[in-house]
This record gives sequence, C-alpha cells and structure tokens, in this order.
Amino acid sequence: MTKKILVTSALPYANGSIHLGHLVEYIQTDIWVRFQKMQGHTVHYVCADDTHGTPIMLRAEKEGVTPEALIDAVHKEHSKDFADFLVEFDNYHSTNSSENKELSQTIYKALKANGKIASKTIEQYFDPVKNMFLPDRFIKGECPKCHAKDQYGDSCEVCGATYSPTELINPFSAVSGATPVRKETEHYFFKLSECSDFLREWTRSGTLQAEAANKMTEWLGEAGENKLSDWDISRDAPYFGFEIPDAPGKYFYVWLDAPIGYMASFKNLCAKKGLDFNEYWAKDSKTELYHFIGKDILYFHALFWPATLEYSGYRKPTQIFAHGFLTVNGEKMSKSRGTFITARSYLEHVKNPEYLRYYYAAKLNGTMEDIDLNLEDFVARVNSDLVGKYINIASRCAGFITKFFDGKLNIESMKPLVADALGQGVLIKESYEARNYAKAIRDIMDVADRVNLEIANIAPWVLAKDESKRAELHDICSKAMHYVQTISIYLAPVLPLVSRKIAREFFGMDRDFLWSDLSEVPKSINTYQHIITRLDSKHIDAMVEANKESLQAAAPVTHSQVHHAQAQQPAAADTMVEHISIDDFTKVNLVIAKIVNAEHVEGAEKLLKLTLDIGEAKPRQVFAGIKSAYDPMTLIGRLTVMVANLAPRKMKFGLSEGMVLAASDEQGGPFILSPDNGARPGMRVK
RNA sequence: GGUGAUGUAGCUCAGCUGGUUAGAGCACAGGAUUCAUAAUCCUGGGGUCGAGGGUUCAAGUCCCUCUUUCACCA
Repeated sequence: MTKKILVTSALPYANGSIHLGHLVEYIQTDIWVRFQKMQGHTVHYVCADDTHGTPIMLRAEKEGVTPEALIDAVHKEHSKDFADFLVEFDNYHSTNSSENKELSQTIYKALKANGKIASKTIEQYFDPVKNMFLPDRFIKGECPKCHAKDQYGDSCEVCGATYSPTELINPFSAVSGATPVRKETEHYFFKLSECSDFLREWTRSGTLQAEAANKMTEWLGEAGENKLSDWDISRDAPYFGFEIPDAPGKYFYVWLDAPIGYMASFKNLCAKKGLDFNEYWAKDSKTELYHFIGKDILYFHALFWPATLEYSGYRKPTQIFAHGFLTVNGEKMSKSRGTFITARSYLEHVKNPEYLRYYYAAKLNGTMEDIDLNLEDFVARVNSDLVGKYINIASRCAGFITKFFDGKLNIESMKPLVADALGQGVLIKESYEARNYAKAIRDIMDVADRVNLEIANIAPWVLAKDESKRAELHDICSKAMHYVQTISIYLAPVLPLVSRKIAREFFGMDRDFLWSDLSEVPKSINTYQHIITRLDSKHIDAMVEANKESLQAAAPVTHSQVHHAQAQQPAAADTMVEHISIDDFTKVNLVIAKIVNAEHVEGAEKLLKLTLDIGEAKPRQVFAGIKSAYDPMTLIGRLTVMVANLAPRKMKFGLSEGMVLAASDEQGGPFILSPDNGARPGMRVK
C-alpha cells in the first residue's frame, strides 16, 4: 500500500543567505523524503522563499532595487545552496507568486464568509518621516521597566520584560530615527479567539510531538479558558505583499500568506506535473501532509495555520514535526567566533555536503532539543564512521574479489545474510520513520562494527596467501560485499551520492538503490575506487577563520536561528546597529589598571610596552599601539582601563596579556581612558 | 518575568513503563595486525548521572525546591 504524501520545510526568508542552522531542517526533511521515496511511496517535497514584509521592502530600498529584483536574486542563491546540499525539492517556489496571491485571497474570502474576519481600529506608531506605520521591531526606545536604552518595541533584551511599543520611553523609529507619532488605523483580524475548542482538540490529536503539545497548552489554556486573542492579519501601505480584496491600501501580513505558500508551491507543481491539487488539499483528502519546522515557529504552524485551514474549508496537516536549533561548539552561532557559517562557505571549504548530512543525521532524534555541531567531533565522527567503518569494508575486501575471482561474488555465501539485512532493516526503518536518525545511524554503525570484527577474525589477507583456501577467501569477501550493499541501502537517504556511486559504479546497477534491494544479493563488483576521503581538520579551521568578523563589525547574533520568524524582525545587522545582551557584555572583564612602567619597544613603530598592575600578584605586560600620542614617561603612575580576559597574544616583541582601551577616529587619537579619583587597580569596570 | 524543554565519562551522545557492579563512539594509554588513501581488532584508565531534599525493598529513571543552557510569549 503506497501512500501519497506531501512534505514541506519552512520557508526561508528572502533577505539572507542559507546557513548551517537552516540546513538542519532541510537536511532533516530531505532525509525523511528520500527514505519515504525509497519505500516506494509517492512523495512531493515542496518549499518556497518567503518574500513579503517590511524587512524585505526596506532592504530593497536600501540597495536601490525593487523588492522583486531582490527576491529574485535571493531565490537563485537559495536554490543553488539547497541543490548543492543535495536537498531535492520537487518544487522550490516563491510566496510572491500568482498562485499564492490567488490562494491567499480565496482563503481570506472564505474566512470572511465564515464570519471569522473582523475589523477594528487600533492605534499604532507611525513614522512621520518615512510615512509608514512601524512594526514593533522597528521602534526602539527605553525599557519602561528597567530603563535600559535602545530596546525594541516588543520586549527588553536586558530585563526580559514584554510590553507594547507605546509603553517605551522616548521612542524613536529604527528606520528614520524620527520620533514616531501615534496614529489610528483600521486593521483586519482573524477571530482566533473563536477557535479555542477546535485547536485544543486538534493539537492533542497526535498531530504534534508530546513536548510541542505541552507547549500548546500554555497558549491555549485548559478547557473552558480562552487565552487566545484575535490575530492581526493586515498591514498598511507601504508594504511589500498582497493587497487585501476590497480593502485598498491594506495588505496581508506576511505570516498569513507564508504558510499558504506551501499550497501555492504545490499548486505550481501540479501545473507542471499534471497532479490534482484538490486530492491533496480538499477537506476530505486521504493523502498525508507533513510540515517540518523549527521550534520557534510552532506558534504559527500549530495555531494560526490549522485554524486558517479549518475555517476556509481545507484539510489540516497530518503532523507537524518541530526540531531544535543548531549550536556550534556548544554555543549559539556567532559571527565573531566564526561559527556563523553560511552554506556557501561550508561548501567552499569542506566541499563535501554529505559529511554534514551524515553528522546531522547522527545527531537528530525527532525531538525539539537543540543539536550541537561540535567541529572537532564532526571531523572525528565523519572520518571514523564513514571512512573507517563503512567504506573501509569495501576498501579492504574488494581487492581480493577483483584479483582472485574476476569480480564475481559467491551468491550462496551471501544468501543466508539476507534475513539479517531485512531484520535489521525493520528496526532502522522504524527509526527513520520516527525521524530518530541518530538511532538509525547507531544501529547501522553497529552493523559495520560487526562486519569489521568478523573480517579481522577470519583474516582474509592470511587466507589469500594459501591457494587451498580460495573458497574461504571468496566466502568472507563476498559476505563483506553484501554488507557494503546492505549498509549503502541503509544510508542512502543520508548519503544519496555515495549510495548512488556504490550502486552504479561499484555494483554496476543501472539505477539507485531501493529499500527492497535488501532482499537481493549482488552478483559482481567492479574495481573499487576510493569513494570517501578523510576530512582534514585544517579545512574546518580555515572555514571558521574565513567566517570570523571582528567584534566591531558584528556582535554575536542574539537570535540564534534566523528562520522564517525573522519576518517580524528588522534585517538584522545589515540595516542597524546590532545589540548584545548583558551576558555578552559581562564576558568582557574590564578592570582598572595602574601603569607601573612604560617604555619604547625596540623596532616597533606604533607600540609601547606597558607594565600594568591590576591587583594581581604579577603585573601584566601589555603592548599598546599608542606610541604616536604618548611619551612613556608621562604614563607611568597613571590609572587607566584594560581588558583583562583577552586571550594573550604572542607578538613579535613578546607576549601581550591584555588590551588597554583608547578612543580614536579619523580626526585624532588615540586617547587612553582615566577613571575618576578613588578608583584602585583591579576594580572591575561594569 | 511567565511557560515548555534541557543538564549522564575530556568531547558528542544512548539509557524503554524505577531493578543485578551506569553504556557506546571519539579522545587518551598499552598491546595485536598489515587486507585497506593510519583504516581494523583486543585490553585499560576515567563518571558521587547539575545541586539539595523526598517517595520506595530499590531512582540516572517518580515527586518537590534550587540551578545551567535553549526556545517561545502573537
């Protein structure tokens, strides 16, 4: 019984490049899709660029292009990135498409006809210079609670308070800098508050992971409670998006038309392939629909989206699969640490996309937990598992088959292994199905371990020296080749290219592996050509180095994953000064230092060698680039400020154990800092 | 701040509905082996399972408090 399945990944926002965090999701989905296709099911995997909203509009304006030109360029870039990571969409479309416009308007009209649309006049901040209403994230000001400066309009990153933009003290527009004025405007709302009962039932009917369902309870409240408020789905012009029917100057909020983009992309595919759209989307559809998403956008997919579908007469998702975020070396991806790695940069340095696919697979377990890309572990894991265990089986035994048996395998030797391959296959299949790829990989590598152990015990290289032992040699090597086939089938969803090479080049098949090939034995092999090479960690180091930006250029990203949810946020570092959290700041240990000695450095044009007392037993030696402005003698005895926990740096003239702060610009400087009277060496500056 | 998750050897992770001396891979040490683009096999060291209470004959596994990290709060 083959199934008909429609699968989606979340739509990446069209104002930035794909990075390794995004790829967790696309690789996770792609593995699942390839697995289902190998089972013989009919699967359509669709996605699209999410193209609407204020950030795109402003970025296009800033770059002096039309939004259409911007999203077109990004679409090309994204498509290439995905293809190069072997993420095989059946269709990669755009939310700025005729299909999406039509579907969004149809759905809106249906919701309206069902009495689910209301209009309400609200008061919002308006930028009088740009002549536009400002989304919360584009208004900044002082936190009403802790009075931290320069906070966004919806929440304070210092104290964590949430509030409405109108509560901000001294608000200003992040777009123009102007002081925003309050202005009334009519908005359209989806009456989500009337959907509580439906959503309560839907979210608890097996459509969500247990942990996600728990999370939903928080938003939905218990039966009888109604915690949901209506959802504001309109935005005022100027806005890059679709105009709302019969409402000139009003546009659909990007989050309304984004998920509809799943339908639109599929509709576009239907036209290309002659598929029946209604078979997949009609209310009574018998097909299956799965959305893979990040945990950050659960809200939109598990509340707004099913409610939208329910009350506009379409089918709801069969299940929603939420995954966690990616950390690199145990921390959020960071531009300054060089761990904010784009897909393109990975490809340029590491080249092989299947290493990353394998590593992610080895980590993904189907829950919402974050997964960590530990770069050292990555290298070790890939080399040890893929080269050392898996491909080594082929590498170490194929030569005997070629040399002594003209590439022919002993079929009778292999036949008894089929039952085992199928038996293990059942378990591995279940793990893939449940998206517990980590378990699948563990089980697969366990098979490889057993094979390598058996080869070591039988020692074919010893048999090969004895002509009377040819039959035994043929037996063990044929068995080994059978396992090469078996493991290659198991790994095919994760390593499509390697698996294809094994099937076609090594075993001489005229197609790729199917899961059902587990019940077949191979007949012969071609000469083994090394398929996977070891990953040298120097490529990883080079990649990290290439992605490093200086601290000034970009502070660590505060939102680790810039997913689809970024639709609500400004275009990050591109358009405005990025914030750091208080935690980031406190990482820098600033202390008062007494300059106990200062002297010229032989051969250095800009440096002075300073000896600094910061209350430690041994004074610090620091080289400071202030020779042009200071005479060493005048510095001795002065107090200043230094960074005490900067990694020591070996310089031509010796070790520098910190950094002295100084101000400068094109006009002049540097000027070192001086504390007020009373400060003592070693005091923390904060 | 509220809510949901999370914290197991140096690193990355398994540990099902509580049950013998807590496991694997990598890393490390010693040995074996040489078929394989240092790949394999054996042996070993290493953990008071975030902290503190509690339930139980028995808790990494259940309950409470605190704490770490992450996410969400339209």
